[in-house]
Amino acid sequence: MFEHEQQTVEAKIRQYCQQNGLPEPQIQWKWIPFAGHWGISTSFFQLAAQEARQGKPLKVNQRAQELATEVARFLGEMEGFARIEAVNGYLNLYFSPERYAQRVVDTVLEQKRGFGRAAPRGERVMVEFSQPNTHKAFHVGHLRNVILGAAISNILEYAGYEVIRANYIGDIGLHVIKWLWNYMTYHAGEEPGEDKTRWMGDLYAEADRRFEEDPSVEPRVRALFARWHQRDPDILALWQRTRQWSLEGFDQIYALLGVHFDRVYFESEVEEPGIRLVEDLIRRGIARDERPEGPVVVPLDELLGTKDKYRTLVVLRSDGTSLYATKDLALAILKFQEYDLDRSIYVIDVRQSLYLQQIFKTLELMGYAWANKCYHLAYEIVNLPGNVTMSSREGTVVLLEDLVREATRRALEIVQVKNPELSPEKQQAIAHAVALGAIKYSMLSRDNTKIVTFDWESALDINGQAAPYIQYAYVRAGSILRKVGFELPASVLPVHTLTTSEIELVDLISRLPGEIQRAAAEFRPLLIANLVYEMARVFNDFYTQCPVLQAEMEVRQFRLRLVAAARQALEVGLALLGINAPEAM
RNA sequence: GCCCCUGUAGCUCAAAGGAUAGAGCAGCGGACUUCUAAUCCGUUGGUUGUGCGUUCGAGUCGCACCAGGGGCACCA
Repeated sequence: MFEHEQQTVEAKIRQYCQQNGLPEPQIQWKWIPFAGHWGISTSFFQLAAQEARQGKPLKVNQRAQELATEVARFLGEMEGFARIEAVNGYLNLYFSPERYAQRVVDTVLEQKRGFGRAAPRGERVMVEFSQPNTHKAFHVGHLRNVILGAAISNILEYAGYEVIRANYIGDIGLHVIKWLWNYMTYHAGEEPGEDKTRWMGDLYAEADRRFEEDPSVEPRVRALFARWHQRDPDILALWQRTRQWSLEGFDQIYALLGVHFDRVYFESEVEEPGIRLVEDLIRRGIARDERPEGPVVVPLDELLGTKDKYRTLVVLRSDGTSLYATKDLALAILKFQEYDLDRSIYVIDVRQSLYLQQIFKTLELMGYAWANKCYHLAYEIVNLPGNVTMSSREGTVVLLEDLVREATRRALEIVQVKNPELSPEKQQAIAHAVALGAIKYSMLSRDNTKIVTFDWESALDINGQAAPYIQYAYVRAGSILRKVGFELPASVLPVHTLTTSEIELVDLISRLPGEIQRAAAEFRPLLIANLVYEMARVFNDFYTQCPVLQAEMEVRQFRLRLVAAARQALEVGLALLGINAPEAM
């Protein structure tokens, strides 16, 4: 937001260096790190060190301070900066806060929801996430993926990319056949109730239990699998009907979470192409056919001359049936055919890192130049206390529905106390926004590489650094504006001396566009989660310290606009994380 | 055995190679006649796992070690 100012100063620093026979400086700007001070800062240690390396006898720290002092003198008075100082080798340029506060506030209010959105880059990126299995449950372990994928998609979109949100649904495989066998044998004719996914999941758990406990079940399931492969019309029809129940259940979940997809792929649609592709791999000598004794493999280390790095990828079972890899290879190609992507992102947990590297490497060996555009966005899994992995087989799962219901129930209790005058529908809507916000924020406010340990207490904790805190700041801003009917005065240059919290607030708001870029480049929603929390914290500080409606006219004019800008920035930041901002709490 | 991730306050986590390592929770003590107290203010708490190195400067980069987790041929 201050690129112009930076460039102006940068040009003058370069000019100074040239005139004084100094090396070309590498200038990096940072925000002045002192609370309540707003401006940009750079240091001269690098330049001093460069001089030292050229053989000049000098102490780097001392020289850096000398340079900073001289540059500060060279810059003299500069338009837009209240103060320029040289401290400890740093050059600090303090903004004239009033002038820039007006600019930031005006920009936000002008751009509204578009604040922070960069110009289109002309690059298309696909984000594949969620990847649920039909005929199975949807638990909290799956939730992190959806929340992360959705947030990354939003952030990339705001950063200027054209984003295609893709889902890849596991609708075939042994787990489905197990389910069908169990259904045909014990539940024929039954239909799911309201909560379709739970019902499907319960039946899967039952099927799996029978499969594990009774050895006579496996051959029967295998026989059914064979019928499926032979395209037995009865089995296909049942598969399609039951699959549809799962898909409708997923739609319920995605609606609950507020996510959507632009393209939904199915394993079943890439199985045939995948098997044909393997034949091609064998013909081209990329894959080795060890059937019938062994499977079809791509010996990556052998082909690439590496050792213990890419290992061996199995691409087809010895019985000729497909594996995940069979389908993933075909899917990758289909994605690029359909969309001519500039980037293809796979949001999948970290345990599949090697596997995905194998897929990407195989695509490269096949000669696809775009193979290096595939990127595995790895994240750590959600565990239960005691490092217990969530597994529907083990029964160690927390179902999404249960989490959301309990979180909503607790939020509703508070809403009913806080806002008894609101209609039950509105109370419910607020509770829903708060509950989902809390769940989402807790997963997005830690780095992708960190394991999330799920426990009910902290998952439902809505105090402290959590979404409700941020939502509450948004609500407070709204309740001030409501008093003036959301009518804002025209742009004003503040005439009063801005308080620390006002300056900090404007400062933080102005950082949003830059943080969106960084979050997109690093695939880290955490950066947005942190910034939006900071904004809320400083807003609450401002709220308690700075009267708005009671302030004298000029102050009030500016503060009203600042409140509106803060509210808008909070809304954008929360929206990037997939979190709704309620009007009341 | 090889590879990847993690290690920061009692707990959960932050921290563009940069200035005094910050938040929340928990603990203790305060503030509602006010624009909503789901808030705010104060306070306690650190050898950033260990060692060596690179650098003007290391929680951050490199190497070695320690501890925990994960992955490595027909699961997904």
